[in-house]
Amino acid sequence: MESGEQIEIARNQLAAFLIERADQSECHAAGEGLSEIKLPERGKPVHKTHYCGAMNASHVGSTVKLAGWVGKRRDHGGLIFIDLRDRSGLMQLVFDQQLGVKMFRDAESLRSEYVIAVEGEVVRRAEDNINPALPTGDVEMRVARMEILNKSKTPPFYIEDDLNVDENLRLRYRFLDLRRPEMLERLKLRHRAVKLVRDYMDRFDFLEVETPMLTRSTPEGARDFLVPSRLHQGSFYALPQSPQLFKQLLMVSGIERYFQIVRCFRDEDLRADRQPEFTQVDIETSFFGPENLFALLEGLVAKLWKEIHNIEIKKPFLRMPYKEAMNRYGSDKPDMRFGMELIDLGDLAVKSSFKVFTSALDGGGAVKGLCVKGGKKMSRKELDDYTLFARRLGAKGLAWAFVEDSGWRSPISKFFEPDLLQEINRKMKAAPGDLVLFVADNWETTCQVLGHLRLALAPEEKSADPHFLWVVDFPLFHYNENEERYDSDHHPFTAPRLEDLQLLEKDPLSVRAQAYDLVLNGVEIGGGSTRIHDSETQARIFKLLGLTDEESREKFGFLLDALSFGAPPHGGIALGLDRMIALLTGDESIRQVIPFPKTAAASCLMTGAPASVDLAQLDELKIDLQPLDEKS
RNA sequence: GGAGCUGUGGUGUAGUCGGUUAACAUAUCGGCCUGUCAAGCCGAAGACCGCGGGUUCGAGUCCCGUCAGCUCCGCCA
Repeated sequence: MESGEQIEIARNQLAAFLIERADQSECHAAGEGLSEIKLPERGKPVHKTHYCGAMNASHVGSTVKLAGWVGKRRDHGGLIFIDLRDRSGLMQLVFDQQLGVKMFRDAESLRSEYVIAVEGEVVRRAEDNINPALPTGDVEMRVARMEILNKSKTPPFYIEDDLNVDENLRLRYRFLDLRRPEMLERLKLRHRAVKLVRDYMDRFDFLEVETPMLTRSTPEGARDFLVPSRLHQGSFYALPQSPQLFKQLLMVSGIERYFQIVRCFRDEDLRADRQPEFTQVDIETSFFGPENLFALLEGLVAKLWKEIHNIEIKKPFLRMPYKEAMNRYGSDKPDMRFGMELIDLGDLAVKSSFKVFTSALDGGGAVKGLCVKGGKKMSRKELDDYTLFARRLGAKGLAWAFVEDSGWRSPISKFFEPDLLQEINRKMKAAPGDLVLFVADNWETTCQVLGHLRLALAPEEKSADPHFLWVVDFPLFHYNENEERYDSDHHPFTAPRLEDLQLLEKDPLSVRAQAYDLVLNGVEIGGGSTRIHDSETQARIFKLLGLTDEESREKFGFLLDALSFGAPPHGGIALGLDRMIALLTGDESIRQVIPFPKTAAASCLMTGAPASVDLAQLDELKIDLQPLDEKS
């Protein structure tokens, strides 16, 4: 492919292109703008001596080689302009008939996304030809030589930013989608963030240790992805939902400070912020304590936001108990960028004659309200839609009232004495022109439904600053109605708060866990806990979760074993890297920051995964397929 | 498992109350063109309207089913 002539040119210019590694700082920023081409010792440039995006006035007069993809082409007949694109950016090439007839004919044949290498002089553009929109807009290359390294079919969509194309197509041709500069920027930003995490953790003596991808399935939690074993027919590995047990075992091993940037797998339905495989920044510590862990994490995310967005984050972060978060925001991951808190109306609603309210309260439930400022412009249709929305979320209904000077315009106003009505208005800080919404149900449903309504009706202008907080004091268990047993709220290795330990068997639901979530702008970006580090407490928890001694020994024997050999007090956290990156890039979906994501139906449109396999493969594993469900 | 939205030349869209040649932009192909950078001008080709069925004299349009993508609920320790 490469002509001898080109090799010659490369040799002649070699000296100028070798990079000096010696003075490179520890932090080479591949995610930053690219300047000079760096090569290993004895390296020779192939096809290019410079990056397109790095060309500027300082190169004027020198002859350089560039290589990349043909972007926009502007053919004026005797003069052709080509935007040449590589990882670093764009550079305008000028093909002039007078600089060679053959080459010019080749240039006329160039089409979008052809791969070319060019050589020529960098010249300053005439004053009125400068393109201020382009970093390289002061200069252009007068092409003296060109080689077409590869042709390209016409791409199925434009390789440009801000494109509006079916996600189907983007995912099927993800390799082209990633050619778009904005997607490249996402990959670069992710690289920088990951590197920053590694450097930061290293500075605090954390050791990055790898844990198995082929491990054993454990009960509880998400569905496992299973991997059949050939050597042990009928047995299966599971891909890790997280390295939870391994990192605890590493604490028993005496690692003391562990972290890992690690892929995790959960076979559950997808969302904009959930993929079947995703990446965690996994952290575990011994002899460290939650306070140090909070400080460590706050320092880490503050550094991320500082380095990437130059935003100073105030520390320490706000801490809020789970109960309070639910009561005030109707969510265990409250978005604190705006107020609009839920107001508890139990004390006032009880004085009304509205059965829906009073019977909810009689039944031990709650009545809460939400004030929508300026909500009077809402149409009846919209109110019906929100009522439907509330019903879908589990509420029996949605009560509403337009606040007016004379009282409420509402189907339920007749159940409230004028004084009571004013009291409610006062408590909700509702003024004429506002809309107030009420939900009456059990405590959890009431909070959750209003929490969703709060987000749906959130004001346009939210605070621009990132709002971090720790949500703490989660319950240790919740009751699983379907299975009629208690389930761990976090995971079964979470330590109860010591003062709640005596309630463990008496009143499990009131036991608080030493667990915490890190929340940013309404998104849970991490969660962790102090772990149980003695085998007796661990065994008590397993029993409460309905595991028999035999079961827990079979499934978790190695953990109980490890905890009985001098396990240090330990705890940790896992951060959702994809979510964090998506927040840094401002993307709604983590698909944008995952190079090769799955669709909502968990398939890969590019590779066609998942796919059927050869019968021979199944035979080897001694796996028979049952008749498939109808739809397949 | 459930709900909602979307699906029309390669791409992005329009298509009225069901009415017969499915429109526009852009990309593509051909021609012209020496300073463009969303280049311009002229011309050509390109769709059986996601798929299947139904209603109707007649369906891109209405109905049912289905597939795909997206969003949400359930689920996700």
